[in-house]
Amino acid sequence: MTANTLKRQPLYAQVKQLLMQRMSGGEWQAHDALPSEWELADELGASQGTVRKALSELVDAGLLYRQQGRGTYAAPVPGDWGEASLLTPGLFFERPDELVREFLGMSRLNASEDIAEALQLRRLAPLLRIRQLWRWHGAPVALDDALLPAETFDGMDARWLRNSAGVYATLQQRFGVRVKVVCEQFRAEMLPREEAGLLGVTGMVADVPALCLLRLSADMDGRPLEWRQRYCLTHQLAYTVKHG
Amino acid sequence: MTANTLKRQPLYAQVKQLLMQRMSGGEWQAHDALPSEWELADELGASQGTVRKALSELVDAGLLYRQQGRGTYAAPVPGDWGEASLLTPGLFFERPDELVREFLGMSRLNASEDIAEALQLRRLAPLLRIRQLWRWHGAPVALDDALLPAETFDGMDARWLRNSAGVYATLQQRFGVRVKVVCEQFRAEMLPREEAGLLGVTGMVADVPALCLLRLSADMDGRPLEWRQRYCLTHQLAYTVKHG
DNA sequence: AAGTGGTCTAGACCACCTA
DNA sequence: AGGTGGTCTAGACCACTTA
Repeated sequence: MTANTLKRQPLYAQVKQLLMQRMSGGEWQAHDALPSEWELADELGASQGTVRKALSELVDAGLLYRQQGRGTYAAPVPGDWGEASLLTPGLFFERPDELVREFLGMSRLNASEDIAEALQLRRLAPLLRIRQLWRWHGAPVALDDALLPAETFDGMDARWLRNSAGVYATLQQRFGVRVKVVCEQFRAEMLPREEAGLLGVTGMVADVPALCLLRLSADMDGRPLEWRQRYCLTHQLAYTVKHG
Repeated sequence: MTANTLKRQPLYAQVKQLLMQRMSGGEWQAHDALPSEWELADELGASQGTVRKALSELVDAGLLYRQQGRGTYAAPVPGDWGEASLLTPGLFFERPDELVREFLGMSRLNASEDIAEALQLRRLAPLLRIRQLWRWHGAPVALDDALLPAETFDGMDARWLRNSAGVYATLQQRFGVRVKVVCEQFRAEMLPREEAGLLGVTGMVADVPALCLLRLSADMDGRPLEWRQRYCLTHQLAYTVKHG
């Protein structure tokens, strides 16, 4: 508590910031133990209670988890589905089947007006578009476009994306950026032609309703980072979201 | 801290429970000020910090809100849409137009197997079905069925529902029960005939995709209380959920 | 037995609001 | 000036895990 208090910002918030920086720097990998609350308190010149408050907020944010009597650990990076999964309609407590991810490609485009505004970019700002397909027991069930500000993620390599657990995992590993979902929109739409092709809906069947998801994500400080658009086929599996 | 500690349950949790009971009893209406942290601490024989922790959890749960320098207040009951609203697709930061609620009726039925399991009831347990229609600028946009355990809400009166802000508001006012959403499922479906009629989708148009929402809600202790099924027309407005 | 997270206290000060 | 929420500390004890 001695010196560098910039004031205007409570001590626990400074501790939290500092820990987030050290985590971004890769100091602790998933499931690594952090120093104990007392060690951190010593090291940072704060009391155990203050360190504890900072850690608690990081636990709430999903960056850490605790085990009584054991320690505090770095949480694994969430996947591209976050708190959502595909489940049998009506059964909320089923264990979700793991979806298989397929990286389809990365391309560049310019932001539309809506997207530029949502991501707080200028009109026509360059974006990276990352396209992924999700399969369930081999059958395509969802198609993803993640749109990221190209300048923020300059140097993004398609090979990183091909061999990873998803977009969020890559952002964390390669850029030290942890992302959280800000808000989501849902609509029911007839599946557009291009998406129908990629999802393997072809032939005479023609008109299939699809769940259309729009998601806005931000970094831990609230700066918008990602606009995602996802088409889900929900005639077999329902898009399920668990709440706090 | 003197006497009635049942142990096995930390003091702040007991304080929280006690405050929840007093709120259910109607001791404070929406926007009423609670006693100050110090008064509560005195009254309950705990320290200010302990009371503060209990209050903080209730704030997180949405039952209270705080204003620095002023006090702690009872939060208004959330509406049937919770953190969700209908917005123009792609615009996340729009202010939502208020939806107009229309109570369509209350009936009784027996639980299907799925619903009985989700609500932790026996098979064929009696349920109340409360049907509501939501209009936007006069046009129907959503249709709701709320299914409640009939035995828990014995004495429910349709007149209460007609003149209220919704199902959750009625449960709070008449039964002292505060509800929170546990999880939600989304699907895209072709609008079934009966629902199409109630939503005013008629004539030759025929095949309209609808967003189908399934929601499981519980009381503050986690006991399941409500199964809700909602059909939304999303060709104009998207179902928008804001996160933590 | 030692180490860790989890709870609780008493007292102090600060920042903000109302009067 | 007085009241309220918001932060911080030092010290204590408990419950759980590991060795």
